[in-house]
Amino acid sequence: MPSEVAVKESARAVRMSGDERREQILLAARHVFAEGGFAATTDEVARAAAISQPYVVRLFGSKRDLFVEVYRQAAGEVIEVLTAAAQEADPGEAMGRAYLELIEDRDLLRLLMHGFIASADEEVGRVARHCLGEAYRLFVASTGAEPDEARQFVAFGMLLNVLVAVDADAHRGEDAGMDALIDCVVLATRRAQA
Amino acid sequence: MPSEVAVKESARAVRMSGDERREQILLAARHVFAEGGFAATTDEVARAAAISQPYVVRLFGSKRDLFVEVYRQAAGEVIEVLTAAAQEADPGEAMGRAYLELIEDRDLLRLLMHGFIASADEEVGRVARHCLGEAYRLFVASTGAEPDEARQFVAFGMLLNVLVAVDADAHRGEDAGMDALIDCVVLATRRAQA
DNA sequence: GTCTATAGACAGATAGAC
DNA sequence: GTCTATCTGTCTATAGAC
Repeated sequence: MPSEVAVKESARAVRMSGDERREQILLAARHVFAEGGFAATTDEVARAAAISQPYVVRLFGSKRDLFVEVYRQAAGEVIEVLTAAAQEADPGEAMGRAYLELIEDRDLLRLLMHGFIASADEEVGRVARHCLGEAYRLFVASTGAEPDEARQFVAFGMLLNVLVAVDADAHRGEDAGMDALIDCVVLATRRAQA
Repeated sequence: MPSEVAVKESARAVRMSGDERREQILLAARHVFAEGGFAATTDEVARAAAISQPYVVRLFGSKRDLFVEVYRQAAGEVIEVLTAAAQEADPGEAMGRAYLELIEDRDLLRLLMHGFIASADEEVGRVARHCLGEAYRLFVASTGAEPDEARQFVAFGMLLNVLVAVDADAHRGEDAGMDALIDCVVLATRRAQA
């Protein structure tokens, strides 16, 4: 027989401060939206955060507002990390390394991708374009590289995003061309890190 | 006062053969899905094709089946065009040119992007990965280029896709970094075409 | 070949209790 | 701070008529 506390906890979420709860929901929403894009539901977010669906809406106003806040935060982190890397001794190498570390957070990257295409929403589109633009601008400004080199840096990032989005690694062996592409990309990233 | 014919046409779609109608719906659906991804509705498709929503479902079985067919067709066209280009005298240049022509069809590109991320559906994911893999494989096979060069070809394609998806060109002047990136990309494509 | 009517499911948001 | 109950709108899919 479950203890009285356990019963209470399963029916009703543990009480938190508003700020704690907001942070927790933002984290849960990042994962949920990363998987399903804007089409994911506030109910999924609520379940991931172990609270009720109306409470999610209550705290953020609307699903759209929640999505925009999650997206802003994610894009902000990317820009922040790249900005920090751009101030290191070898900015080009540091930015490459930084992006590879970012990409390990599959949720972050998939979320970014959703924003690139969910530009249906004007605000999301603005943030997405700014994030892309900053990656390019930072590379040029910090390394003094030619435009073409910076362009290749960003392009490689987009390739990595797409490979993460289509879950390429988990489907090795299904398509010869894709396998070869992954091999080449893996080699290129190893070279960059060496 | 509208003629009797006009009244009839506004209430009831012009009769077509099944094949004609299927083609027309596929075209309409390509546009609708390119805009809204899988979240777009069968009702939007129906309005775009000027027929009733249940008829769309009737002809394709389900919205998911329609989406998959639209996506297969789009990916097939891309592979077909790239394959043809790969058989020309200067395959590297021809494939670049071919992709630039493809990209002028905004619907096609946005649809592809949606598939890259709508890989939630297993079949769509498979098609998306194959399309990417083929672009890489064809480039290597036809030009004999080093893997890295082919990788850069595909990466540049992904960058173009994303720029189309975020509607970068229509938002010039809003973000300095993005403006510089667009300029650089435009120059690079001009160089490739010269 | 195409429609109207509608069933059935679900999601986002609101109201109000505790 | 958090929930339950519920309204309202929307969407896919089916049934059956023409």
